Amino acid sequence: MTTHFKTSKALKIKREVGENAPVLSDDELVAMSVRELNQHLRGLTKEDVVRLKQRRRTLKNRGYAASCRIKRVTQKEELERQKIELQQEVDKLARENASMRLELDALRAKYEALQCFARTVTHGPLSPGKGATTSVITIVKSANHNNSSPAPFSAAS
Amino acid sequence: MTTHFKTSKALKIKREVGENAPVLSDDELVAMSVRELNQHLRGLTKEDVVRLKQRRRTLKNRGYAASCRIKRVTQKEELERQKIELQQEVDKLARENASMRLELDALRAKYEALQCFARTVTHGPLSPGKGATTSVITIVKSANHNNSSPAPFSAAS
DNA sequence: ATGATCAGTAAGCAC
DNA sequence: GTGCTTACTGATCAT
Repeated sequence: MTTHFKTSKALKIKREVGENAPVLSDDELVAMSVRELNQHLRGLTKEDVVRLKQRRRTLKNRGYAASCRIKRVTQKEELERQKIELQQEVDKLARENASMRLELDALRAKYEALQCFARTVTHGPLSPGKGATTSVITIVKSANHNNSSPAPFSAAS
Repeated sequence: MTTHFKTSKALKIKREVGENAPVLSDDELVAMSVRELNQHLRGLTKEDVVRLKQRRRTLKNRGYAASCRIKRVTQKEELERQKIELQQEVDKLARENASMRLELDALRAKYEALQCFARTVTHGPLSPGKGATTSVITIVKSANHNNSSPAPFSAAS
C-alpha cells in the first residue's frame, strides 16, 4: 500500500528541460565525489552549478535523515534488549537468593539442634549447678576421618 | 485556550473589513473550536475557506509532530531510567547473594566441626588411631547465647 | 475530523 | 563540505 516509486519527489523540481539531457540520476549524483562532480560541472551556468550542488546536498540530507531514523530505532531496540536482559538477571539472582535463604535457615536449625544435643551430651549427665554460666571443654581427637555411616547426627526439621 | 473569559457582548468588535480579514493569529486559529471557526468562516470565499481550514490543519499537524517528538524523548528517558533501576537492583541482589554465600559457608564449616565433635563424644573418648594426628577443639559456652554473633565454637585443624 | 507517525526538506550545529 | 539532528510539512493510517 506504500506509494513508493523510483522517482521520489513529485513536489520537487520542475523540468523545463526542453532539450537538456538530465543524464545525472539521483543515485549517481549523491555517490559522486567532489572531483567527479566538478567534471560534470564544466560548461554549466553559474546558476546551474548552484542548482546542481543544492540538489546534491538535498539528496545527501535525505540519506542523513534516513540514517538518523535507523540509528534512533536501533538504539531504542538496544535499550529494550538490555532492559530484558537485566530483568532476567534480577529474576535469576532473586531465585538464587530465595534458595540460599532457605538453605541457610535449614542449616541454622540443624546447627542449633546439634548444638543442643552436644550440650546435653557433654554436661548433661554432670551436675548442672545452677545456670551453666561458663564452661570450657577441650577435646583431643584424632584425624581419623573414615566415617562410613553418613550422618551420625540428624535433626528433624 | 487562555482567552476564554465570558463572551462579553459589549466588547464585540465588528470586522466588516471588506475582503481583507487576515487578522487571525496561529495560536487563535489552532485553539479554535469548529463552531468558533465557522463563525469566522462566514462571508469568505470558498477558496479562502479551504485555505483557512488547510492552515488550521497544518498548525494542528505542527502540534502533533511536537507531541510525537516529546513522547519519543520521554519514552527513551523512561527506558533509561528503568534500566538504571534494574541495574541497581541487580547490584543489591548480588551483594545480598555474596553476603549470604559467605554466611552459608561459615555456618557449614561450623556445623561440620560441631558434627565431628559430637561424633567423638558419642562414640566415646576412644579412637586410638594409628597415625594419631591430633587436633584440638575448644568450646566455650556461656549462658547468654545469641547465635551467630560470637563464634561459640571454633575448630583448629 | 482528529491524532499519530513516516519520509523528505531546510536550517543549524559541529567538525 | 560533510554528517547529524531538529522542526516543520504533507501523506497516510487509525479512530
